[in-house]
Amino acid sequence: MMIATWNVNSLKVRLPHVLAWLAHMQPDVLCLQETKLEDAKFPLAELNAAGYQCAFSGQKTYNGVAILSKQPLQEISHGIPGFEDAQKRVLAATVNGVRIVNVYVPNGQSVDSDKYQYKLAWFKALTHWLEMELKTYPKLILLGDYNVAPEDRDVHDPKAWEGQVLCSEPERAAFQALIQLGFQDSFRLFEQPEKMFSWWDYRMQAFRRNLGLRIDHILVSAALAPACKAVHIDKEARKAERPSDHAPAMLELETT
DNA sequence: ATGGCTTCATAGTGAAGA
Repeated sequence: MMIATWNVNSLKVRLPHVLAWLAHMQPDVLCLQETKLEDAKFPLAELNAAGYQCAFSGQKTYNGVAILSKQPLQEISHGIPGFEDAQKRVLAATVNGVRIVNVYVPNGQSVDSDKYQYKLAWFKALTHWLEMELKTYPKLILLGDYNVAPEDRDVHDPKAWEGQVLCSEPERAAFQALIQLGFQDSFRLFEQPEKMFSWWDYRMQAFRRNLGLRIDHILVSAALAPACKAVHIDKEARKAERPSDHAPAMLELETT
């Protein structure tokens, strides 16, 4: 079973990329972030025709998440219970007995911004919720755009990024608080190439120069960790015409 | 260099992303 995540930075612009990627990779599940589409404008017919069922929670201009699955999506839930938020950033569903939680973590903008405080509060609410969710769903995958580079090796220039948003200690602590619930960063369960990132700025020819960060992650619960067979970031997708600034990350899971 | 690109909502530019 292959489960993937991809911040597409507008599903309207990126629908051809997504359809091509689905046809090529044939993932069982693909979680999308930053669809930037109201639900009425979600390209359901095209994705159904490609063989995928869809759950989606979107809004105009910003945010928006979706889960695409070859197998039926069950127990679909929106948002973080008890955390009032107009921003559509969380969508969960059960597929083949595995709980999938798709997240688009707030960016934070800068460490002195109100949005940074919102980001930390959001992380806290997410962590509290997942602590309970894990009891209900021991087999849980938490994946998406975390907007956090967990360690210096996830940053092309740790000195330049030290203390900056996406790399600051409170953000890294928030990421570790999730890990402390019993999750593993599946990417690090396997040997990986040096300087492998999942996002590169559109500016400064950052992708060509590999000036990136690894901020898109697939966390797996303890019960699922032994079933992980491989994790890969598909840099090829970043080379397309009019690409998203993020590359997809994918997990191969052994299912019985 | 507080920029650089890209998208969206707009019909000028400005916000936001990361």
